[in-house]
Amino acid sequence: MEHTPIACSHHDHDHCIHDALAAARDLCLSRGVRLTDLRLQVLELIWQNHKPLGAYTLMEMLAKANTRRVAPPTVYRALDFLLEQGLIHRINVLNAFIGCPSPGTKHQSHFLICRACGVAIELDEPALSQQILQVAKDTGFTVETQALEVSGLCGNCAGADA
Amino acid sequence: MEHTPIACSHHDHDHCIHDALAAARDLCLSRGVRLTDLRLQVLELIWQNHKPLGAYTLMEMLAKANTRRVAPPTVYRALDFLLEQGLIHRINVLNAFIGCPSPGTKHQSHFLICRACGVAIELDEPALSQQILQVAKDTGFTVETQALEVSGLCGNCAGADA
DNA sequence: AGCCAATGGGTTATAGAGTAACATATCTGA
DNA sequence: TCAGATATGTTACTCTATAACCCATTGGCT
Repeated sequence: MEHTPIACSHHDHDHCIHDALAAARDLCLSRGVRLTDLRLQVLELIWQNHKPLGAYTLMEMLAKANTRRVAPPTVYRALDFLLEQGLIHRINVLNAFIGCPSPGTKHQSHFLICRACGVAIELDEPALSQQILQVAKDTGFTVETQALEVSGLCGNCAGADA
Repeated sequence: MEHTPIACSHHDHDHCIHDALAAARDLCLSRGVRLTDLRLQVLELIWQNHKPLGAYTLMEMLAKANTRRVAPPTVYRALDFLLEQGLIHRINVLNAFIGCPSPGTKHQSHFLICRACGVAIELDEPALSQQILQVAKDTGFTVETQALEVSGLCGNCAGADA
């Protein structure tokens, strides 16, 4: 049983972006928090593709995109907001950020990260989260967040080697 | 079924250190790599307790310990060596390093990290590694490294709250 | 022994990631 | 419309990590 993740396949990425931004608007509206221009623009840039982006890359993109030059704190504040709202995840091993395809649903941060193409595939495996919780519980540990970052080669890139 | 991890209990820590250093010496000898004074000293400092240490903290400790002032590259080279030999792990979410209690045995980097006391408990759960491998395989992903960093409260600190 | 190639470590400078502190602007609701 | 809260701009700085270059030590080898 092998299914290629959408992030690794040719797909209508405009659709990804559109859905993500719509979901973000809905969520923020329902929560009474403000998805400002800046925050929306940062989220949109992060969704340009399925590769995690660093904060400084994002700053450059903002500068190029519309002659808007922002300093680090501005970007980090936008990122903090998006993180708090669950609209993006942080990939620790890369010091980078990536859009969350299912904000609103409570879930953990589990990723497969391809070292060749840079794509990060978010996993949705409640059974895995559950097992991690169980292991922690067995040692008397109270879990607050889980960060699973699996590095290697995605299906496309592994195939390219052969 | 709940067993307090050794890192969270009062224990003869000299024993931890001694064992870790002995294991490191054996491993390096058998592999024909050089565990130099500097590398040994860094490893020893990392083993002072069960809390991950940052590279710059380590530098200060080196300076205090024996008036040996080292610049960042020196510490990072030692850390790189220890990482390569599997003698320490890197905790991405903390930008810090911690001793590995079972170098030599091939295993993944799975940790429970207490935000209160700072202790990081290394898990040894082959079943968990296996399940992660399986999930990755199902999406056609070839795993090279796994990094699981679970944050929360260890048994001691959770108890202290109540 | 004496040489030399390889490895390890020292030094300086700089890149990359993130935050503190304070000023200004913009929204929102009474 | 005014006041308080929220959001953004600005400057300066801290922390983390690496590049580039040079010197010292080590461990074979003849």
